[in-house]
This record gives sequence, structure tokens and C-alpha cells, in this order.
Amino acid sequence: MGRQRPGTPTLEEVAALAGVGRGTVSRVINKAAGVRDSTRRAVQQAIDELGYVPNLAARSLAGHRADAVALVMTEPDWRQFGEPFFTEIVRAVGDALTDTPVQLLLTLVRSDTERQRFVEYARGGRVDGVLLMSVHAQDPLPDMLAKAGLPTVMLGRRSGDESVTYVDADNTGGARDAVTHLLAGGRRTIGALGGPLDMYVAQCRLRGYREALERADVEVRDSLIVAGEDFTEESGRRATAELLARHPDLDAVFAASDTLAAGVLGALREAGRRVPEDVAVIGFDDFHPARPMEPPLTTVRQPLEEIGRTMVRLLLEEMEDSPVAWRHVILRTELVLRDSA
Amino acid sequence: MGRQRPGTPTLEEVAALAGVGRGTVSRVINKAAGVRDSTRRAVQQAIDELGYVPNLAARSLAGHRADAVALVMTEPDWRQFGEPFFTEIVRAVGDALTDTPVQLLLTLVRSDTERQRFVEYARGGRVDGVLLMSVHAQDPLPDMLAKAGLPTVMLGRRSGDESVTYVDADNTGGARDAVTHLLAGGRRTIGALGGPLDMYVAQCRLRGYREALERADVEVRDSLIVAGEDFTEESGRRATAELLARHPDLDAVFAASDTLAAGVLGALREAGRRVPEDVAVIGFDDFHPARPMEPPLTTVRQPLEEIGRTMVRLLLEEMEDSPVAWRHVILRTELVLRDSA
DNA sequence: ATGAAAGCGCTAACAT
DNA sequence: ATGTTAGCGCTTTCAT
Repeated sequence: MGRQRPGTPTLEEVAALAGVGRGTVSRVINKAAGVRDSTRRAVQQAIDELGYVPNLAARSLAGHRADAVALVMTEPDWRQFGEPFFTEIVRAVGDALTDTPVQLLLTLVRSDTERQRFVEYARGGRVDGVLLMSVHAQDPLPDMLAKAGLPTVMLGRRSGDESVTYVDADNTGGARDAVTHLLAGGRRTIGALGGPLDMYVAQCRLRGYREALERADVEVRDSLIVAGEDFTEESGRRATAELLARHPDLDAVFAASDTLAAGVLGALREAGRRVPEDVAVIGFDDFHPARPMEPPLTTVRQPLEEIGRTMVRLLLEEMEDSPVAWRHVILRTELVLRDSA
Repeated sequence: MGRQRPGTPTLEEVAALAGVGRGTVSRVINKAAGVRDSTRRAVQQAIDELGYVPNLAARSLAGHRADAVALVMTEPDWRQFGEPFFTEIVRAVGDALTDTPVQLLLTLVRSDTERQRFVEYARGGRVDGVLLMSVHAQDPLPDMLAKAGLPTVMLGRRSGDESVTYVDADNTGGARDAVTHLLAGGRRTIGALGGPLDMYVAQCRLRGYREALERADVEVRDSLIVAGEDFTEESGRRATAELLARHPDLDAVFAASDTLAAGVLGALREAGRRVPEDVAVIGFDDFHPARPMEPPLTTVRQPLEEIGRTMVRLLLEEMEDSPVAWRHVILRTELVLRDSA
């Protein structure tokens, strides 16, 4: 057992030292109005003298709030957490909370044990709200939290008619733009690398690919589409090799993530194809400044900063019970042209 | 305000429904001994019927513990979090806690504001202990926590005489082994890439480099040593370019991290050097299965799994106030030979 | 503007 | 084995 050391000063001792009532001390530490300036100073001095720190458990119990929110990564494969997409989201969420008194707690949920433990933690009132990243279609966590009445915001959605509040990028539109760009460049044999199909985001990006082809009256061939197991570089490599075997005349590839795209580039070069001369490549861009796409290719940029900010805004609104205009927000992507393919 | 919805059943209601006293219900949910099996079942049924979940704030307040520990990343540059070294540690720590009732909370401390907020969170009793990653020499956080009497375990140390409990790899020894191996291979003009010198780990690794040279009676030349700003690949690239400019006859490089080593490889190849024929490279290995060193080179492997496990063990011991044999643990590294350089 | 007092829901010590 | 009770330290009315 750890916790606050015995002998930790309490609000009551502060009150005694300052010669005021408990209520007054409470008002001071909560910066509530209606305290004379001289009293406030006296209390503050007592606080400093004693090194008083509020007991958060007591505050939670009496105040019915935790002043904390959880950002949950529900991914059995924890290494995904190192992916730029997630680190950027974490950064954006952290930034959005920096001016609030709310403590951000990142948590991993990799197994049913951990899921159970987290639900008890959250339902137990240790957080006021939950942000969910990387949710797979069959994940029960969002519903468990919703049923418990906990304010919850997801990054992405599990399906087309999602009940939980979410923020998503316009994956379909972004993919459509990308493939339309490839078509405009004269490409016709365009391969598509989706991510894992149990994630709606992968379905959307593939749908965008199809829609672009259909609009241009180009035949959609299933043999040009490969759904990977995940969004990793290695996955991109394997899929590309497969694609090249099936379609030696491949002249473009649309990849559903930038790590996939990196794998595509590697595999293409190994196979002796020039990029973008022989094969043009476009991927979604997770916008990680430290690991720029190399070489710079045209990418579909997701507004990660805005996604994180929006998630926080929606969550705080739900926590305040204030009216929310939209419970579903879909943010536009941007096609960043960086080649002449 | 969020938190447990109004109308959430309390322990008292469970007791009433089950027709027992509060104490008994408490015993049941805490799996305490001394409850008849039939009573236990009756209580359990009431719990299920009501969908009761314990209020963790009340439990903390009465029980003087939080059943949670924080794993803190104190790095102004949050992107570091994506580095394999950290994701592996997070995984190992998560694994070590998976069979305990303790919830793991990851937190970012990037600024003074966040440091302050976290200290209040921790001192406020929301966690029973703190694990610290990526601590820089002048970081005041460890002392703030120690002064507050919070069980704390650091990954690495801030200096040679660290007061806070820590777990570290044998950086000096590992570096010595690496450089000794290079010398045994006949290399004499060996460059050294340290990390940021405000981190003790970087100093140790450079010391190991020096010691190996001294033991072999090879002159230590300052011009062969470059301290980077951080442990990133980009940093490794720049440093290597500098090294090559100063020493065209460079025949080996010792890098203080695997990401640095990756940068070294890139820069060497760009400069037309063959690896390991012209220049042998050895780096510390953060052992990330998903991003293997490419090409496989000899590396100094740190026992990350064991580091994480040990940190957790020490922390739990400190939390239990049970006697701890060592407050400082230094784990051996292993030289993994993968080339003929 | 400030003090007093009633809980918040639980654990743990003490009875029985 | 189980019921009873006294807090844990705070927020929040309600008086004054």
C-alpha cells in the first residue's frame, strides 16, 4: 500500500492554522469567488507552510468528479502504439488538455483481463470521460462504456451507423481524391492496399478507391485489391509482391496508410521498378514530422491535430452535459501533391 | 462533470438486497476470507442484479490506496514515445502488471505545467507508486516525488550517485564489450556517437568506449567522439557525416542506440562506404521485433523485458514497505554477434 | 464573506 | 461468520 503518507496535512489543519473554517479553505483552493483577499492570502500562507496538497480521493467522493480523462489504446498488438498516427494523436490530445485542470491518462487494453480492469476503473469514477483510439469493429468496450453512462468519444467508427460519439477523417473522400489523381495522371492499372478489413477505416478507404474508378468508368478488378493484416510496412511489402505477381503491368498503387506505402516503395524498388516513373504511389499520410515520407510522394493528409482537438472538445462537452451540435464529426483530408506522377 | 452517474447502486443497497451487513459485502468484493459460501453467493447475486461497481474514490479514501501506478514519460519531445525502446518498456511493464489488480496509467510530462499537474495528481493519492522513464539529469520530478514520500522507481539514473531507486542496463560494460569487439576485429579508427550528454546513459556509453580503448592502449581522440542532441536516426546521420569529414579513414563506429546506428548506416552508404567491410558498425539494440536492425549487425542487447519486470517488482516492494535487497539494480547487456566485422 | 454541518461510499476495527 | 460503527478528507448547502 502506498498513497498519501500518514501525516499528510489535511484541509482541516490548514483551516485551523489560518484561523478560518474548512469551507473557506475549500473555496480558496478551488479559486471560488467570494473570499476576501486578505483571507485568501492568509489561507494561502497556511497552505504553503504546511505543504498542503488536496486529497483527490476525498475530492472525488465529495465532488463527484475525477478531473481526469483516459485515452485508451485498444490494440492487442501493443507495438502499434509506436506508429506515428497514434503518437501524433496523443500529442494533439495532450496539447488540447494542457490548459485545463484535467489529467490525461493513457491506458492499454490488450486483453479481456485488461478490458475488464479498465472498465471497473472507469465505472468506478476514476475518470470523467474516455477517448478511444484504434477501435476494431467487434470491440465491446465502447458499448460497455456507453451503457455505464460514461462520456465517450471514439477516434474513427466501427461501422456506418455508429452510436457512440466519434471523430473521423473523411477516409472515403480522401481515398477517392487520391485515386482520381492517379487516374488523371493516366494510370489505369491501380492496385489498392487496404488495411485490416475488420476496421471500418480500411473499408472506407477501399470504397473510395472503388468509387473513383467507377466515376471514371474504369473497371474495378478484385485482383488489384489486397487487404493486409494490419497497417505495417511489412504488410505493405508482402501485398505489393503479391500485386506485382498478379499484375506485372501495375502502374500505380493506392495504399491505405503511410507505413503501408513505405512498404510498397521498398518492394517496388526491390523489384526494379522506378517510382514514380513506372509505378506511382499514393498513401494516406499520418503526418509524422520526424519520419517524412521518403521520397516525398503525393499523400492524403489527415488533420490529426484537429482530430485530437475535436475529440477533446466533444468529450468535455459531454462531460458538461452541455448541448452538442454534432455527435459525429468527419474532418476533411487534403491531397498533398509532391510528385509529377 | 462526469463520473459515476447518479443512481449508481452503492454497497449499502447491495447489502440491503442481499439481506446482509455492509461489512459482508465489502468482504465479498474484496475476496476476503471468512465468508460462508452461501452468503457469498447471495451477495454476488445482489451485485449482479444491481450491476454494482465499487466507487473507487470511496475505496481510496477509506482504504488508503489507489490500486494504480503511473508510468511517466518525461520528455519534452513527445515523439520519442514512438521509439522502440519506450514501446518495449511499456509493453514489459504492462505485462508485469497484468496479473495484479493494479491499473497502469501512462502519463506525459512535457512542460512545467504538466509536471505540476502530475505531481498534484500523484501526491493527491491517485496512484500508489510511480515509474519514471527517460529522466534527464536536471529533471526535478524524481526528487519532488521522493520528497512527497511516493514510492518511485526510475529507468536509468541521473548521475553516478543516484538517490532514487532505479533499474539500469550496464551501459558502460555493454559499450566496452562492443568497442572491444571492434578492436578485436582490427579496427583502430573507431568513431563514437553518444546521445545527449545531459543523460547519464549517454555518458556511461561513452565512458565504456573510452575504457575499451584505454585497456587496449589505443589513443582516445576527442575528434572521434560526437555527442548528438538525441537518440534519433536523423541525429545519427548528421553525426556520421561530421565524423567522415574529420576522419576519412574511419573504419568503425560505435553508436549509443539502434536508431543512431540506423542513421550511421544510412549516412555511410550515402558516402559510398561498404558496411561492414569498410566501416564496421555496432549499436545498442532496443530490441524491437517489428523493426529489426537492417542489415543485421552486431549489437549490444539490453534486457528490456527484464528491466520492465524488475522496475515493477521494486515498485511493488516499495509500496508494500517490505524490505528491499537492492535499491539499485544494474542488468547485464549481451553482445549479439551478427557480422564478421 | 464566512462558519457549521451534512453527507459522498467505502474499509477496517470492533462487537457479537 | 457477520453486523455495527467510526472515520477517511473533501464539497456543498445552509445559516449567519
